[in-house]
Amino acid sequence: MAKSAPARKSTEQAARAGTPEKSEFLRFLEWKKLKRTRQRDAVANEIFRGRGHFEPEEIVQRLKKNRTRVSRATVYRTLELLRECQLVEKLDFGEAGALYEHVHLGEHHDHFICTRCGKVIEFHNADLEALQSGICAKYGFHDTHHSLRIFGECRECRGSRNS
Amino acid sequence: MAKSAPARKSTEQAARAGTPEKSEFLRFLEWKKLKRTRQRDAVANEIFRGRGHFEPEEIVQRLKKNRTRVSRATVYRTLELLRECQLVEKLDFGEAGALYEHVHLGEHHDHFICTRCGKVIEFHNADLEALQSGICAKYGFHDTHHSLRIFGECRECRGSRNS
DNA sequence: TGAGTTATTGAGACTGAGTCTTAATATTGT
DNA sequence: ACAATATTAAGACTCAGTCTCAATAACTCA
Repeated sequence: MAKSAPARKSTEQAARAGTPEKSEFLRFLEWKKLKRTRQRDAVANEIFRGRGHFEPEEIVQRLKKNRTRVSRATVYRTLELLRECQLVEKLDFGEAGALYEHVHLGEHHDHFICTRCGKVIEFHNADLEALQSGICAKYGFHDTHHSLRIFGECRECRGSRNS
Repeated sequence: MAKSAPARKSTEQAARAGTPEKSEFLRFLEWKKLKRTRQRDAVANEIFRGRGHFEPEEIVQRLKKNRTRVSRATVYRTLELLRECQLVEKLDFGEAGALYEHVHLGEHHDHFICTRCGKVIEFHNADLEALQSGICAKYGFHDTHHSLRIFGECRECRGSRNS
């Protein structure tokens, strides 16, 4: 039949994974006893390359341009895995539809969403995080992650308000 | 026993509207020069009767049981109006799909969402609100509304963790 | 290494929430 | 009540996302 594929060593994989996020993902696959496939690699690379928010369909298209064919179903399946290991987060900015975002390791931020121009601004505030932790403790709730979205008008839109 | 109230048509509508939310809605319709219809009334009543979260389809079904036929399209259209006048809010609790919730006038709260049992717990914290306002001010952002969702495990699920 | 075992994939059928279209109907101002 | 106009019902339609299942690729271990 066909020729045999080259052999690989699992420990070596994470070492030459590129970004820390990527090796985190590989560790996750190993831990879950899931296979490292061409497609999962491609999707993860594509996502970790970008920095902003993205839609699943966008990833499908970007991969297609790169001559890397990965089916839509697989993109969604991989996205789900990335979500499981917290490397990707699903957001929901109202009208804009469902977006995902690449979570940089150890960072967390919240969002302002301008309802006039659609801009999404990230911010982080330690006091806020601390206060939230306190509230969780008070309610006996064990916080794994959270999402704060503040909707309104950004500085620019407020300034030039004349429509 | 005679009533002393004079009969002013439009004002009267709001007066016997039932809930304050309902009369708020009627005022909104009047203000927008929209017609008060059997269907809009039915949808609003159905929503203001309940107190928790609901899905659009649920409203369609509840109305059908009440022998009040309102088409799905109309339910969505009315929901949109209720959203415009801030009487209803669209939420997004991850896996659970899009939900709406009846906003009680003047109240605001955030949500814990238990990722184990799916329970949604409401909470309110004034310090949190104040801190958020401060952050908005700092960024020159004009906050119209916001949404904080904290995901994790509720007290009960933490206690009986055995699955 | 290579055969066997099992997970993964691709393609497209399918689902379900939500939107749109249009003729028919209800509401409003006069 | 009438005319003008907004609203509605029904179902076709859209689109994101899921599911199915036969084909394929990755890992295991002899």
